[in-house]
Amino acid sequence: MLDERKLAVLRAVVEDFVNTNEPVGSRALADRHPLGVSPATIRNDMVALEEDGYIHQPHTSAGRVPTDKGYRLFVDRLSSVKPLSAAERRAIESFLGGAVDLDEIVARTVRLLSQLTRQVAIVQYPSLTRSSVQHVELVPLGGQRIMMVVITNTGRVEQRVIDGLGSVDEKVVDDLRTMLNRAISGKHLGEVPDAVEDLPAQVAPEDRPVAIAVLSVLLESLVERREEKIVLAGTANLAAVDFAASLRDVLEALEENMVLIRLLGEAKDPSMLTVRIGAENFHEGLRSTSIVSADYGVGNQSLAKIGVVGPTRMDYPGTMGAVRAVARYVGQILAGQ
Amino acid sequence: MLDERKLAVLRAVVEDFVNTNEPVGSRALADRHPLGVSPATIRNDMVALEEDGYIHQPHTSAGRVPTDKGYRLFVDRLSSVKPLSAAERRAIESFLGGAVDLDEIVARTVRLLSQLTRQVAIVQYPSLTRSSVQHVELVPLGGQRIMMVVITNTGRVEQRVIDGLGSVDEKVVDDLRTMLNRAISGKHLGEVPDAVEDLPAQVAPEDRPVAIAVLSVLLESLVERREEKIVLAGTANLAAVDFAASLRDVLEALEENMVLIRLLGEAKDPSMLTVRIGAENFHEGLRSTSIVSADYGVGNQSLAKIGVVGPTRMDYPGTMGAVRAVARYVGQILAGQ
DNA sequence: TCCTGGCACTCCAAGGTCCTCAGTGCTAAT
DNA sequence: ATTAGCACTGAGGACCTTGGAGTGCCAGGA
Repeated sequence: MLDERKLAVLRAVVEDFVNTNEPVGSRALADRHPLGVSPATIRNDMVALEEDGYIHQPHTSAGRVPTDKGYRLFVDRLSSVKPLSAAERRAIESFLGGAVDLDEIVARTVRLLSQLTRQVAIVQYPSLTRSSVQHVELVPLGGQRIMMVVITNTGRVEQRVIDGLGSVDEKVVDDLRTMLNRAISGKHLGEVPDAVEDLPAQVAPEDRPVAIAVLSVLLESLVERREEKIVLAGTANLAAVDFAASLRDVLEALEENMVLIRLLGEAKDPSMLTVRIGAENFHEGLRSTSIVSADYGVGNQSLAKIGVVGPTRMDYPGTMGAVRAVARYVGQILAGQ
Repeated sequence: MLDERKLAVLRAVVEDFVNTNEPVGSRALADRHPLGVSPATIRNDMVALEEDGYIHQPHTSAGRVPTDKGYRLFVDRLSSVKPLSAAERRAIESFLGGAVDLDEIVARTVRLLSQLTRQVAIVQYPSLTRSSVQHVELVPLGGQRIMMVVITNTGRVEQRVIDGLGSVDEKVVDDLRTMLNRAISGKHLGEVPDAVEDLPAQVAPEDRPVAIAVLSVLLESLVERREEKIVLAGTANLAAVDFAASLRDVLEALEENMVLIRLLGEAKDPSMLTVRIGAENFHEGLRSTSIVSADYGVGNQSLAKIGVVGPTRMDYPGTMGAVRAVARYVGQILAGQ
């Protein structure tokens, strides 16, 4: 069905269209690519490619444009990830190296990725799963509230306010803090639920409601919200593109964190690059965009994802190279911390 | 120079132009506003207004459009802040009420403000100045690094990694932590520098470099970075507007946190609404936008600012009402925490 | 002195027509 | 199977026309 030359034609169509953003015709193709055949032959191949749905003609007398299916084939079989230049790698290293804390690592990573790809970059905060509890702090906020701060050994800080208690004695909070830290500091997050199970029993009965409230918020904060935080950069790059869907829809989709989280989460193959093209994205507003994402983490353990959102008409090899490289460097930096 | 009627004409021009986004002519004005004079008279007034630079004619046979100077006069003398409806106030209250921690208060505030105004909202994290230190935590990160976490009584958490030490004994860190907390917990941030001044002297000479490194990072984190954090929402609303400057420039400006911070910081009159119109903004990309900002805080003390960015052609009374109301509510919520 | 109706004038924007040209599909020849 | 040649198609740019909104100005009236 698709012989070698037809694939070469498809590849050429994709590459030229990505470069020029204009439908590409048979003559231009024959000129710019060493296909070794005449435009007429290319036309025949194009007809075949169009019948199979890989390319599409906006109107009769126009050139061809790749379809989502065409990009998909291109990504899967016709291209390879393009490694970064040495200069780019050095730039990454020095740019990420200067970060002082987790917030700054994430902030720099997302800006870096958006600049490398000239597109919108997304970085998810490292998940908590692998970390262990370094310290739990309970702070009476006056009145009837307590603030809880959990610090993990990966440098992540979770804070929550516990409310709806009766008035709480400061002494009780102190005891609870001591008890909690004895029970869970050093423990992996996964072990926390077991480790705190019998704590309420050790508390004086009248203080038990407080203890239970604190514990439930603790568990909730560790389990439920671990992947909520996401950072964006480079939305200005969208302005240069003209989308089939309106720019507004794309921006709206990007503002919904839950959408982004699901998007990144959908990566099929852990620890590999994932590319979702156009209509493969479930979200309406992102039907005319592609997303390239990757896991990052320390060692073999994936902590979270990073990704790039751009028009389906994007430089896939280059973008994939940048995403992969940045993911690796962030992993290294996190490991070094 | 500018009699009562001319001002009324200017007000009408601004209001109509904001509504329709089209240059407004003398007839339309006479029809829609009870000015009690004929279009010809209005025309004469318009000529005067144009000579004084308050309105401007895109081309000979078009209506008039307010200039930045015209908007300025409108805001200063011709309009009053429009209070929110009861329904809107209830919505604010219930929306902000559900927040569990500082991050969420800020996140909800910014989303709320962008929805109320249908524009881009900016919220700055509460400044640290007024808070006091609740607790300082030092966490050995293995190797030669220490993580420091400062928790304030307003629920803000600052974390920094201290690096470039020799290898550090865990015992030393423990001692330092105890000492630090004894010295500064409960102290206002402003008092911290004094309170830690003589700490190094109390440490064994061989540990002094570590102590000094920790203290310098502590002071730096409290002083220098206090106003860096900013959150945005509603950028999708920009897509609906057509700017004189390109949308890209606006988005780029909005991504530079330092620009936004300076922008909010420029508010003249503390604890009041500030409006900066068009070219009054120093930043190139924001020459065709206006910014409405306000302080928020607890009691009389301002903690930080919130604001809205939109086209100069914006509904000033409504936007100002929303910004003011949200600022007040956030203050209340923070006071309640 | 200020306001108003009338009028000639200006110029944008929308619609229509024409033309160019890139690119096609098809056919016949190699 | 490939290629040259050719007639055909349709988008988009250049050009023109026209309608209409809006103006500035003037002369007459309160």
